[in-house]
Amino acid sequence: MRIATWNVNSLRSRIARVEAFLERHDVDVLALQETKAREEQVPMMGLESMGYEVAYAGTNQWNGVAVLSRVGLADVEVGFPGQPGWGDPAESEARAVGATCGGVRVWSLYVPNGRKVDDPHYHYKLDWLGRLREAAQEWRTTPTALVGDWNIAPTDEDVFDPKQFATSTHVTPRERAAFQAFLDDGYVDVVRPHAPGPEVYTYWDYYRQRYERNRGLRIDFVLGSAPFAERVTGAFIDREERAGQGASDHAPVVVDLD
DNA sequence: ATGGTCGCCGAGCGA
Repeated sequence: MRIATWNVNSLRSRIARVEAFLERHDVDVLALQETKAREEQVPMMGLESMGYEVAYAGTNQWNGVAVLSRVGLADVEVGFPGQPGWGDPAESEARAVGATCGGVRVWSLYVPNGRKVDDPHYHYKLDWLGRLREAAQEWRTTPTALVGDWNIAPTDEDVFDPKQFATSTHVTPRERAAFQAFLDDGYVDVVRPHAPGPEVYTYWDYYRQRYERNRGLRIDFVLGSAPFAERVTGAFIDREERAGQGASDHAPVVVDLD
């Protein structure tokens, strides 16, 4: 089974690229972030006719998450207990949708950006991650993948120019500690062994030709529980998907299970 | 330190 995650930065504007990506890599399950669409807009995009069921949460604003699956999709859950937006598919703060696909629990996550250090949104980000961690501790004994845009670069190796980010979000000790807490709980970054750094990124800003100069960040991750991680046979970042006109600012990340 | 580019909609705002 092949699972992927991708911050598409608008599903409607990217739908042709999404379809091409699903076919190119024969993807079974795709977690999407920043879909920027309302749930009622999803059926118009033709994903069902390609054989994918869709679990969706979000609005047409700046977030929105989805799980596409062609290997079955069950037990859909919007958000997690204790989180704003829990249970409401049209809630812009949902930021998480979980579904069981082919026996694996896949959570598509769009971790809050944080905006600026010490901004209320920064503290909300840390709180949100703390609540996710509590929920995720309950899922550790089952095949579970926490996938998506974490908006955290866990190490300096994951930042094209750490000096430039010295006063920015995504790299602060508190954010990195929040990420590390999932690893401490037994979740594993299953992609890094197959795509080691340095200078291996998943996101490049649109301006200043950041992609062409490979000045990016690694902020999109697949964290697997032990029962998930032990089934991983390979992984890669589809860096080429970021190239050319009409690309998202994030590249997809792909993981293979036995 | 600022500005650069996208996508939401049809002005700014968020990333």
